[in-house]
Amino acid sequence: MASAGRERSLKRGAERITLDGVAKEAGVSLSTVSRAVRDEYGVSPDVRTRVLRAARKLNYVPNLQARSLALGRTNLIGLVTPPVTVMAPHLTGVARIESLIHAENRRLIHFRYEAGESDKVVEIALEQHWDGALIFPNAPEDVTRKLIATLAKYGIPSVVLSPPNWAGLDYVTFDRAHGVRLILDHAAQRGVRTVAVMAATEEIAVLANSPKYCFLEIELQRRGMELAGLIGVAKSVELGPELYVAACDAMNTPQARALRPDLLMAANDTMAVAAINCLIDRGLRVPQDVAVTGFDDAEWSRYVRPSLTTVRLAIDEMVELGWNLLKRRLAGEGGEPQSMLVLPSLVVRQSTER
Amino acid sequence: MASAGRERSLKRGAERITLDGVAKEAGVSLSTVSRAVRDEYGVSPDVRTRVLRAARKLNYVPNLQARSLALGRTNLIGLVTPPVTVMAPHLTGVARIESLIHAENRRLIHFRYEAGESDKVVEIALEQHWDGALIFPNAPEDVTRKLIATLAKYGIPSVVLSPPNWAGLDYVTFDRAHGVRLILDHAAQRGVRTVAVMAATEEIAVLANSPKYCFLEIELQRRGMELAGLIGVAKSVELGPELYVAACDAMNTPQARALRPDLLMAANDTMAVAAINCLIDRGLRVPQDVAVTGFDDAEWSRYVRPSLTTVRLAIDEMVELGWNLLKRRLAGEGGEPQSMLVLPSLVVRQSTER
DNA sequence: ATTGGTATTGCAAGCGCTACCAACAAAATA
DNA sequence: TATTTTGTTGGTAGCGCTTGCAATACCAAT
Repeated sequence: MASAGRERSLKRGAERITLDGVAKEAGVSLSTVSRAVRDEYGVSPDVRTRVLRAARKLNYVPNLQARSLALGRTNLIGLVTPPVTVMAPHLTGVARIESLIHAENRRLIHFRYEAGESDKVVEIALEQHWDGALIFPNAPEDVTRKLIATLAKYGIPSVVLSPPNWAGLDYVTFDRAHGVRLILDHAAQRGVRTVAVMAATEEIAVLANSPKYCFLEIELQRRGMELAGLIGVAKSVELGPELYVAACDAMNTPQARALRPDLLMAANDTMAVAAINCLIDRGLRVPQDVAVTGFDDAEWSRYVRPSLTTVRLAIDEMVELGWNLLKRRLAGEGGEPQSMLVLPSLVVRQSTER
Repeated sequence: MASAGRERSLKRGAERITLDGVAKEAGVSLSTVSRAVRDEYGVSPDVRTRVLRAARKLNYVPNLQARSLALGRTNLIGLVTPPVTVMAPHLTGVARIESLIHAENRRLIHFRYEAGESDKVVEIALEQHWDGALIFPNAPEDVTRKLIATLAKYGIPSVVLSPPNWAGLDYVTFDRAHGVRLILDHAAQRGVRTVAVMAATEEIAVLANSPKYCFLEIELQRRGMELAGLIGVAKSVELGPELYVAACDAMNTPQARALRPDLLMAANDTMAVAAINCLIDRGLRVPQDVAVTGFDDAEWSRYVRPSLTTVRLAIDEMVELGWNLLKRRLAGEGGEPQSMLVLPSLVVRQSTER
């Protein structure tokens, strides 16, 4: 007896109720139950209520794997992103995707991939049979394009979120240029004349001979400002403490120390706060001597002193647009790739109060 | 012709290769392929290589839904957590779980649930047939216990992460008391005599007549310190800007303003930084007049000025222990519920430099 | 009474996979 | 050589579900 009890407790849990169980309970056929629980057309009202009552009584929960197998669709949406640190400012947006997707009775699979792991993304998407994917890219354009093409080959549509302009793909991103314009407008009002820019060295290198640079020059000129200099930070993408340190290093180079702009415009909040702290350590006053702006509106940008004037990216909105786009593809809608730009907004705080 | 092409492009993607396809290509039976790709014992070397070559050639990817259905196991592990904001300090730990789980050829399903949604957790766990769950609770003890019991009833073992002591469950948490001791030791060295405590009002209320309070009193006495007062913050759990504001409000009550402790010990970093900023606004120097400590070691705790002395929770370690525990249950190991305590460490920064 | 709908229900195939069992060949033992 | 053993392979049932098709029942119309 004791050993029987033992075996029983080792068993992997209670019987799971299946359609068949409900069918027996309700005294109808299995397929009728199937139709009833999905409330499909073609089940008489009394049978339906009988079935549903039985299902509730037995705590029936459908087996999604089996359903997927039969259906050839999984209702799974893959969310593909870089690792957490990079995503920090995007997290609320991610949460939003999740609830939107749940509201449509689909499920979200969030997969974080390191820069080199694009193949793994494909593997997981295929083995789990995602119906579609939302992708925050973590790789150069060509790699990501190949990723998306591969998914498409297997009938998995995807929407790219937050890249620069990638023509030919469904994507939605925010208008960074607009963010810069907002900063410069605000600065102009405050009497700023000279502007230094702080960004990843790679960005800076590209900047020097690209349309972006022209854009910046033009925007400055238009407001009667001039570029005081560029500060390159040796570490890119990854936000977080390492970037902070790198930004401090960048601030302490002789070239950077020689700069005394009215405004230091940093490419993200982490660099901005590093700049602020370095400037203050150097005996300068922020914002009186140098104003500083960030980009992202991180949670803590209001905790630091002076609190940070920054550009808030409308990630929630972006994500929602992306999901709508994807839904249309899931519904089988064809047509040209679409792209959308979301406008960011300026959050004015202490670091530009002058 | 054109219409045929149209139809083709509307089709939901390329044929997916199945075991059958590989079998035909390799000229063996379907079951042999099945064994070969899972490299099970009992396939001759040459056949195996032939099969694997064919599989590679055709880009075969197994269909996990089908496998799960046949196997009765899914290799899915559910990670159940509160929404993002609450989880902010835990995020690196979450990322770590993910890679650990992937390393074992299992997949992670991260489900965030609001406080009232425990039923939804069960529903998803059952319909996706999770093999096990890691749970950061987002509900009172009784509710969470019921959740876990329900899962257990269906054979889904779970491990709770980071609750207070919940006897009778598998759990791993950090030793908060030890964190407090670390702070007090450090403070004692710096000549602190009076200590104020800042925490959620509910916490405070409980504190007043609980063993915790005794603990605090004893630890203070042992170091020749005394309690200067308690500061209750009207908002609990959720980290983030709202908590920051609530903490500022708490700092500005007459009772709080009347306090002038040597050390203000806050229950988390958000409250701590609020306290620092309020104290400074009030003309006090931190740490010279009042030292402040946090709890969590948020990413930004080193960005604020003065940077924050705080307790780093060893979430990575905790998560790893929790996963190991769960693995043993997944392997069918029975036995008494186990619990483990992880020791946090002190990160000394400017806010206690006196 | 016969026919032809229409609405509801049941049957059974099959989604891709695993695992049991039988079939067979090759090698080892008697 | 006969017999067992061992190792490798193929056949097939069935995991829980959906769905086309056939079967039935019911009603109205001829």
